[in-house]
Amino acid sequence: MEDLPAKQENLDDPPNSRLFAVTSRSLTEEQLRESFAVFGDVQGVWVVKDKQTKESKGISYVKFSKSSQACTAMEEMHGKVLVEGTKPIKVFIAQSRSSNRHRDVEDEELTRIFVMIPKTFSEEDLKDTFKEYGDIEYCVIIKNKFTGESKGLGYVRYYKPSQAAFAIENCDKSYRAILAEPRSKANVTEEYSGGAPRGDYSGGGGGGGGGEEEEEEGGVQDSTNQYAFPMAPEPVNYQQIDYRSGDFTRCLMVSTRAALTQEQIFALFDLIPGMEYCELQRDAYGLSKGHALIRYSNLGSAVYAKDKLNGFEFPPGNRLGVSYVDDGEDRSSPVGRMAMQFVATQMMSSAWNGPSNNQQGMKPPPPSYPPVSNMQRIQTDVSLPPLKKLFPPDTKAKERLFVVFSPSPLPHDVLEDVFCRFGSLIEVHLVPLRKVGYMKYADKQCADDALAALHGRIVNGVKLKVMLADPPREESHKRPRTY
DNA sequence: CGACGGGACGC
DNA sequence: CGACGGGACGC
Repeated sequence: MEDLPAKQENLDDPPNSRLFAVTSRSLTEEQLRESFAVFGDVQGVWVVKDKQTKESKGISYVKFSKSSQACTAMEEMHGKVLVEGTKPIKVFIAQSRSSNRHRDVEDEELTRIFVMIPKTFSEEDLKDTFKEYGDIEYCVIIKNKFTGESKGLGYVRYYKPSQAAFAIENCDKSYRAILAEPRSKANVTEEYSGGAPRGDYSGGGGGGGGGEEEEEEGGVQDSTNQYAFPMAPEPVNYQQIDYRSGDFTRCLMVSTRAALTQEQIFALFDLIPGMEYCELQRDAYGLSKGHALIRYSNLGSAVYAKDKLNGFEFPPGNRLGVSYVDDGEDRSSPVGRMAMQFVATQMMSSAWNGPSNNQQGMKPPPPSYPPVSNMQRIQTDVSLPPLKKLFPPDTKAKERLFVVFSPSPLPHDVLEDVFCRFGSLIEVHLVPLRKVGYMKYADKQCADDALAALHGRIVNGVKLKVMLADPPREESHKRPRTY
């Protein structure tokens, strides 16, 4: 594209982050950029021109850094008249460059996600988990037809592509959310054959199968594009900042299906101190498009506002979706990092055990205490330390314990309750249909403590053998390891 | 004794 | 109708 510096840019990365626009031939790259920049980080704009005459062919491409930005821009800009007297523009997600299809990419292909979920999840649980990213048309869990038991896989259909993109980008990585393939039975997956790098539909933006978005050589040094800088991937072995993979910013976007007024949205977000900008997005007729942009003077307010208002019902029955919007700030500075760390630490307390949207109260975040709910659930001959918080699921494990249960395995939640108490527990993994499990710890000493305290002990009538786990089997070549 | 990171929908 | 250019990392 016109302002992309010399770097590898043949693939659409992340997938579905590039727009294809049909416009008046008079529309310039500058006009396009100006119109689309409000929706996110525009990495490039390119108006296709005739080789000889150099005249525009009325076709353009706009590359965003995120699929959600591209989708939002598409939803907002499709059908708009950018210059008085010219035809309304058409905007679609661009076909991947490797694709030969000439059909438009339809919303149908962009609004349904495919996720991996605990087998215990009901469709209600699924909906509750993913409603924070947008209005859900329906949720389905894939079940065994005979036994009715969940296969641990589900589909979530949103109304808008941007909502699906937000879900993929921001939901917990453990859900492995990707765009669902359309329902057609002929599943032509020739993209996986050979060594084809990254098919456009194989991953979804950053959340799915692709692993972390680590910085790539070349992309970071580009001083003409300050937005291209992802959060510095520091090796943090505790309390990972970015537990939901979205960057924190001072800017928020709220989406609503019900028509809200500027005043209503202002009043709502003004409940959190520090709001310095609030604007409802309107169409050419001054009608609300169901989106508003809000900016706070500081990161903490924005994070808190997102935490509290995302999924908030206003008016009752209408759930608001609140997401971060890239504000182009340099978050690589030490100060910025510290601010985020601080804020993230405060958020952790509400983030651990389930959704954090408590509908009551706009008070500042309370200090974090471990959950104290189920006191008498554990019967054991061990004197257990108090509960401690889990570490984020994507924390690097420094030690794993291998646990054998006799005569039968303990439930997942009981194990979490017991094994978290020595600190730094990342996750409990029970091997299906077996009487063994793994406990991932971020800190070796914590794991050793747990081993020492629990080996040979009896919990709820189940005897535990606890030992250090053998190193994991070699990863498949499907997915590069993040660490 | 007891070993593990995976993915698809009855229209 | 409306689908893909220009330029070339360099330690």
